[in-house]
Amino acid sequence: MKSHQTTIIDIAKHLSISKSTVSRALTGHPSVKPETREAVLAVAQEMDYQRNMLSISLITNKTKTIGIIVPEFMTSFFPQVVVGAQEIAAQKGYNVLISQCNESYETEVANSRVMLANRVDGVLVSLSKETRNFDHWKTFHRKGIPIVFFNRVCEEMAVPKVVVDDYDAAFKAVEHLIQTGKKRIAHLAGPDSLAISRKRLNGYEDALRKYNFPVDEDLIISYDLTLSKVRIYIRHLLELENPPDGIFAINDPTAIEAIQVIKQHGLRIPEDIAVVGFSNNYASSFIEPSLTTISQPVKEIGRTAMGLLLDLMDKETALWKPIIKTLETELIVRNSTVKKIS
Amino acid sequence: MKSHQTTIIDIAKHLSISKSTVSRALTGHPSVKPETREAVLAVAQEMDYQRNMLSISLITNKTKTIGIIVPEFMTSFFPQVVVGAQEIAAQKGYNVLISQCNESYETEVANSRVMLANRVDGVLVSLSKETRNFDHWKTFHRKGIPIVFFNRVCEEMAVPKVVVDDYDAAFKAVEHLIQTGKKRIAHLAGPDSLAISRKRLNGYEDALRKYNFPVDEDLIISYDLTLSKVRIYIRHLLELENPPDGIFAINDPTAIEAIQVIKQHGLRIPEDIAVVGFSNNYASSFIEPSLTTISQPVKEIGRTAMGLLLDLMDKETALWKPIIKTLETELIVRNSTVKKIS
DNA sequence: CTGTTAGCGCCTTCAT
DNA sequence: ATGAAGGCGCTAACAG
Repeated sequence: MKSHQTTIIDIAKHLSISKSTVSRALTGHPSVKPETREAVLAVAQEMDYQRNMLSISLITNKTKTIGIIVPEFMTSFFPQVVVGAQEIAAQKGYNVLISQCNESYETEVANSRVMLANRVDGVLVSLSKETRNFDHWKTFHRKGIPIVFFNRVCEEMAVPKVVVDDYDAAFKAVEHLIQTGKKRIAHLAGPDSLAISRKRLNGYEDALRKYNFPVDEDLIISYDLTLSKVRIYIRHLLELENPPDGIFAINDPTAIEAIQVIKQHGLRIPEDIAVVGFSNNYASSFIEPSLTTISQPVKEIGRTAMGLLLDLMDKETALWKPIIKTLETELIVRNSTVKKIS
Repeated sequence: MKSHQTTIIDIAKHLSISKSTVSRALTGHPSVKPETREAVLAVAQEMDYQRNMLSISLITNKTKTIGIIVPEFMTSFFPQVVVGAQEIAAQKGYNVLISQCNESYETEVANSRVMLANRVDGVLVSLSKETRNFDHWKTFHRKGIPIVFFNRVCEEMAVPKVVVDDYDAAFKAVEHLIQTGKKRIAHLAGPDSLAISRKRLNGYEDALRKYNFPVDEDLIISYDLTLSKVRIYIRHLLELENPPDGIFAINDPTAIEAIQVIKQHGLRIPEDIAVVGFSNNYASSFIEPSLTTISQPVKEIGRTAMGLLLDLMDKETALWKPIIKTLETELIVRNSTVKKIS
């Protein structure tokens, strides 16, 4: 199969004029006789001509393409971020090369190489849960390709980042549980590799401390976000001699799983045990009971990150500032902590 | 900002040998002295060299990139299809250029031009709800760029497609409602522009006919998939003189909205009115009551579509066969039609 | 085994 | 206002 895309040469031949003139006409160069221009444009349209961005990119050393690397596409979070990012990119005439790495470090590295080989003008990155080595991203920095992290950021790189205040949000979530009268609050934490896990854990601990509650290691379970394991952990927690009466989960899918398991155990939510999630996923308002959670401005994260990235690209490498934008979160109180009279 | 990506010339200079030798070493050509190759490879690694795919694409007239155009990223359906498609593409060394058009025809056309300009080797397409003109896709066909439709296919183009048997699935769904004793079954249909809407509607009608139920136009509401409108339609249906006791919704988000509204009206599900959706979205098993729906093999749709596309690309244009792959669906019975004793 | 040359499609000087 | 020539980074064909 050979694709016969129309080229400038085809148009030039068709009109018996030089390629340069065609090129000028197509790019809107002023020094082209109006009738020539119109003739060229007409033929171009007729022949379905599309500029070959490859050759242009080769010349300009710019592809007008931004790479976006995210860890997964299972939950609605990352697709929504991408939508926001794409929106801003499109406004500025940029395309987007998306890849999700299934939470695999190997794949993340491989995908980053693909981005490099395809000469993206910049990258938007959220790390996989396995990523502990950042050399592949440092390479971008070294090559002068701007990089902006969001959500799952790399703390040891001084580049722009878009985050929410995970510490504060977790603090609010746990404080809310305390204020509803819960005394023993467990935390299903994320993997230690992710900064967001650590920050949310800190928020959890500090909220307990503020109210003079002990930080009980038995009630803190770090896990690798493999949802199927939630069942085991919840069961374990419920069978403790002194089981928790509240759970703060690292994210909504975890919380939703937890709710399922708790219900199967015949316990009442929130009376026996209350649950709070993080991120306000699509499903969270529908489950029974509806999930109290922290909402993040998902699309806005995408928009902000892309905005920062495009700003960066206008500037000299030396002027890149590692700005950190922190977006607002909000505690959404639903039935999994406070039963509405409804 | 200038990105200083290493080139073959840099390596050649560094080693004082010719570019062609470097190129050969890098591409694994056999006729290179092993020590030369190793030297090249070592320097390449050291200098973070990545082959510039742009120039290679320019020469080979292949970009090793597949475009994927989907109508939206709000529901989990399309992101999941993309995951499946990407999986197969990656296996064969292809990248993926994704764009979602927010259900806008204009954006779909614009995005298709971007794909053309970026010389994708093929495209995977699911149409926006507004698309009624297919010229932009016919252009691909004419230029010899293979195209495979999935889910929301273009019926008037003879190209490969991946679908489920929407007619049969809708039939099963409605038959199920009938078998649970429902007598007046309404259908919240999709826009007429989409073939899937029409097929599901046909399945609905034929199921009614099979059981000698009248097809009542008052109970069929076609809408444009704007979720916020569901409230109005459901309210309208419930206030009919002779309201329905069952609803078959075009998709799960619609069904979930419907359930919310019905509950707010104080009606019992499924006793007063039963609801069936379509697609088995992530949220559907969590809502209260859980949603009876048709499950589609989402990732498999993506895998199959990408598989077909890659097959196409190995063949001469003349040999392209408009294969239509129909994947299996399954009726998932949950509490919105049959209350479990639980 | 290695070096030289031409050219992919386009844009950008330079020349006319 | 137009044409001709050079080059972006790389590979392939053609010499040595």
